Amino acid sequence: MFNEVSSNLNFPEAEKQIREFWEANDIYEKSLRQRRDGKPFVFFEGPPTANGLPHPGHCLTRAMKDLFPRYKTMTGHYCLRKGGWDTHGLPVEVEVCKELGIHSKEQIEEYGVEPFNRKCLESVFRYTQQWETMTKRLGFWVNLEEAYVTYHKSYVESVWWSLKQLFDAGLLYQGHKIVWWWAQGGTALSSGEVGQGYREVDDPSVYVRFPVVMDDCAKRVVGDKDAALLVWTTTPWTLPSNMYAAVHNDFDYAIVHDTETDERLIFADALVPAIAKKAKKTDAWKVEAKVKGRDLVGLRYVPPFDCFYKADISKYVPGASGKIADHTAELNDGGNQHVFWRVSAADFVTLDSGSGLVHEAPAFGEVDYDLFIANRSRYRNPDDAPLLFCVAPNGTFTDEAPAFCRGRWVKEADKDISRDMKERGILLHQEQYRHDYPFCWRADEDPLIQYPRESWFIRTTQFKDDMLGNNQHINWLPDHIKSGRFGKFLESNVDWSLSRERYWGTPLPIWVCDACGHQEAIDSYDQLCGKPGIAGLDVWENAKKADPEISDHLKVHKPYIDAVSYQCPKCANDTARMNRVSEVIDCWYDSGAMPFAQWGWPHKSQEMFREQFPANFISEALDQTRGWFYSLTAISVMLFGKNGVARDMVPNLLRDGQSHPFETCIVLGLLLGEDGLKMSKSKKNYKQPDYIFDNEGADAMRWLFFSGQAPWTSIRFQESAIAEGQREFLIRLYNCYTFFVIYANIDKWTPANKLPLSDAAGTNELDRWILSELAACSLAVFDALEAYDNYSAARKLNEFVDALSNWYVRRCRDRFWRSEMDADKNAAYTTLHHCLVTLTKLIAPFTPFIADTMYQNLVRTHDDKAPESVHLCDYPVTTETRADVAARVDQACNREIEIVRQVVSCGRAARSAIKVRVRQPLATIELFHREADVIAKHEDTIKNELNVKAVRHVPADKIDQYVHYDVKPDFKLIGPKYGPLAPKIRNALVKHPNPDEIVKQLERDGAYHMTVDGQDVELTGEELKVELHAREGYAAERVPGYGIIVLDTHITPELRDEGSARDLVNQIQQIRKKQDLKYEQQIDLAIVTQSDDMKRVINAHAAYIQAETLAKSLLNQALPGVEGVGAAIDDHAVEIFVRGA
RNA sequence: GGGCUCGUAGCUCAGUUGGUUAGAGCGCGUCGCUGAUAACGACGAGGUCGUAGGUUCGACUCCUACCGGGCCCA
Repeated sequence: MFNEVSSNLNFPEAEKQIREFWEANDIYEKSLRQRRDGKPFVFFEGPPTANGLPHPGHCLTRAMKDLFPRYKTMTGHYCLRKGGWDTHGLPVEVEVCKELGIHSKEQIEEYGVEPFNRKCLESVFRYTQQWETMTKRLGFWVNLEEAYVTYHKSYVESVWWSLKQLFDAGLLYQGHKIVWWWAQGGTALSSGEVGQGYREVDDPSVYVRFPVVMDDCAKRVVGDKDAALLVWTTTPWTLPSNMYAAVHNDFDYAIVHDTETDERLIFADALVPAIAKKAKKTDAWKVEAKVKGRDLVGLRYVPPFDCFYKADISKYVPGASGKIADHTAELNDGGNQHVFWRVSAADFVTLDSGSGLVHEAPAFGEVDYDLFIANRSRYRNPDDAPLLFCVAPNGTFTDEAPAFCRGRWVKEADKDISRDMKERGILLHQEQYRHDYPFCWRADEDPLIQYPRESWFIRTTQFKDDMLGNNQHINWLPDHIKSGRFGKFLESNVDWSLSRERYWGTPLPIWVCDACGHQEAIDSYDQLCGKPGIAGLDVWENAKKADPEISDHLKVHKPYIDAVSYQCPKCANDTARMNRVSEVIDCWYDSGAMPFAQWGWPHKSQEMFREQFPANFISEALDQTRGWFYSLTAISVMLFGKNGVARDMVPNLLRDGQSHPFETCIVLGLLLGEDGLKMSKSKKNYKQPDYIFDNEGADAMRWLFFSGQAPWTSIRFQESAIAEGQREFLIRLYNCYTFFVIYANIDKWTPANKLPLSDAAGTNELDRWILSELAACSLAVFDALEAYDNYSAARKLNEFVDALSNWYVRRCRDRFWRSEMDADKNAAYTTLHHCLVTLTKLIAPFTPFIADTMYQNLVRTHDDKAPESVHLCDYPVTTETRADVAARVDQACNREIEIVRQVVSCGRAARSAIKVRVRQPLATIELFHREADVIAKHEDTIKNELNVKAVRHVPADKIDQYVHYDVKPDFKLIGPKYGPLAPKIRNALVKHPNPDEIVKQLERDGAYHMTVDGQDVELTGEELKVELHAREGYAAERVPGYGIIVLDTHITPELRDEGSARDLVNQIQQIRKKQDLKYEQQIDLAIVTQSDDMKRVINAHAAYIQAETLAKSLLNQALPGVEGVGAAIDDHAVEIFVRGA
């Protein structure tokens, strides 16, 4: 006996039982153990951050990360799934700051780095519980007990090792970087963080006069009379730090004469009308002359503030003297030139807004800084051109700034700066300018500023070509990522800005001599401890003594590691100490180092790294393109690529043309909320994972992810869609399964009764067909999954379950319903059981819970030698068995049933057209079909499905009576052949008065001749598409491309009575169902009616009625004690009495 | 502002190297089937394939521009 199954499954409850079963019996561990000698299938887990709650998006990635490892395990691979956690970085610090109610770096230092980092450590795993629960409930099998953790000492030391390789190869360097700077917090923000904080604001936009220094050069360009550049900016606070004014070489610039004031202004010609309007000078301004932007380059001007202009150069250029205004430097190709306040050319100047002349304060803009670097490189000694700026890291003006600004927050000084310039008469115009400007995502009142910082860089640009080459071999899904988003990103590669001036992160392992500046990188704590004159280890030891609970992993973190110093090998005396630089590193570097750092390699685990590198498969969402996908690629290429600095440590590990560190990457679309917009907590536009787990269940959620659409399209996370997919697939499948269990139990059929499958498939057409379809489906699913195409695979499964439910089970009903147990019935059970068991294996990677629920009952109840769980089974198709399965596909059979299903479908349509219900038998259908032999073979099925007594074949020569033809050309064939003539051929064919003639000629000669546009055209049967159409007046339906069905609509009294009998049976069955009688329960039946017609029907069909309804007796008077049920059969009133016998 | 991507029925999505009648599911309406079914079947309504040009005998498909959504980068 199979365990009885409820007709409506409580999915969440069933999933809970399976989960407990897996855990109690170590099924996951067993699935790994039994494949230990299999070919490795390597999967890398992209580490999530555990200091936030998991949301549905994480369910999507985790579902996808589960599907393929499960599948690969079932196909014989050994797929280790080491979990991982990303634990470092600014988000963690921010979380802790929030908790402490502090904001800035100063406050963190006040609080103390030691307690702060210990709080970060605690915070990292705040939501671990929720993550583990979600992971388990979703059915994501992953080893969380041995997950890698980026703050662990061994992990940090692997990262250190890799950085030392890069440092020793000269690939780590220090430079200036203009960063988006959160002045209040004292930190730079990553571009991602900056992107989150853009919003539309109104900023002042000012047009300022920069008087031209009228030297000889200027006079040549603008004439003898005084002139001023009209320069534009939206950041007045950067004006005191002005160094250049930028023009575009190719733009036209106008010298405008103000006829009222006699002033002369220079700015873009195209903007004269617009600016004249703003300045109310439309009538006064006359364009006196025009010059090209390139002609203006080199002109000197007086900056709007004299704070630097009048300052002494010696402070900025050691050894130089005099005012900065007069400071000159020697050019590369000889000659001296003034260094500051010159017109310079830049491509980024536009005419969209402003004046075509842009104020340049290189300290406060990335492109402006590039311009500065370009200018600087013109001098023999670039240090002669220092960067001028008068803003401190905390965002306030320094003492170098104009007096009224000093000490004030820069943005706050905007108004006073404008006022000052207005008073001095150099401000032409000011207005509000609406644009997008970034604010700190954490403190959204704080605007960010761009600011120059010292930073450590990795020279990734040196590996750009290697990264692009490696990218060519990655199997990206969807493939446009390769040359699109990821490829484009690699092409525009800039050196990786590695360092972060923060606290909670992997410390940058570089020590610098405080005397001579000598630098060294360290690759492990032990190596550090072995350095001569080591000191400062006691800081950690004392902390540990004071609190033995403190995690040992912290000793490689700030502040303990900062305390460790040693003797400089160059200076070799006690006073010259090597101290660590203060920075930590970008946590993206941590995650990108996971292929080796997760094993602590190369300090340990040689074998594990070699076995588990590179990955066959990874998958994350699209936003990781420039995140994890890049950091993995960059680090792997720099270390292990063909020019990798640690290449010799992995000899023979990578094949030619093999991508690393991953081969296939499914890039998931973003998960959107119910309304198609980004999921947002405040909008409440999505359901929590737990809610779905509690209501629809994990399988339903997974099935939506896998079967709803290609994984890279943005998926809407709608509860209704989850429920719909569940109905359409899971419940339909479950219904087939309950049907089987119900009848197998009634018949006491068990797998022990199974026939050999070849016997089952030999006798019955339906069995042969469904087994062939099953093989075809298995094959298609296998091929799709091999190509990482879960979507096609899921659709195939859906199609098969539909065929199983709506054709096989339905057509086989009477086989199961028969009372005797014969070979045919056994074949039916054998076949259906085989289909269901195979399905549980096919769907196991997709919906692991219901698969095991069904498997346990279908298999394990009768066979304790069978694998303990469906997840320990072999997949129905593997590379080794693929050919065998393919041999089981009977294409001809599949096609035949397809034809029959089509004919039946059309027959129903014909019935529908004449509005005769299917329960009413009809005498005949007339049928013409090109595949008459197929129809003849399946005549009984067709008769049965359409409830007709006979099928009459219409001979081909009589078919004209029912149909006419439409003839059209096959454009795919005649298009290329006839070109412009093709549409004319079509018109001629369509307008032909008697298309039947075309068909006759075609049948006679095998081709049809016609003249189009004076050209002879011969069309073959292939080039013509002939379609049949039913003639008017027939209850007929066309079987597309194949034939025609005509129904005989005449209903004789005998047929009518038979129809009534069927209606009666239907009514009685409804009553049985309402009374909740067992399927095999026999009944006493009585039908009371005054109608002579009905009496006749009951008499004539009593045996049929009794047999169908399991009625032991059939009386014509009320059963005592039983409530009658009234019904109308063909307008005749009857009262039906049913009682269990 | 730049890169990538998407825009097809009321909704969610397919649409194969360009081939003339653009599909599915849900929802809606009508009819039907059912002692496994929370199902199912048939039919119907519903589309200027984002807009405008271009290439072509022929464009949902290729090209260009624009509009709109999304992501990433500024």
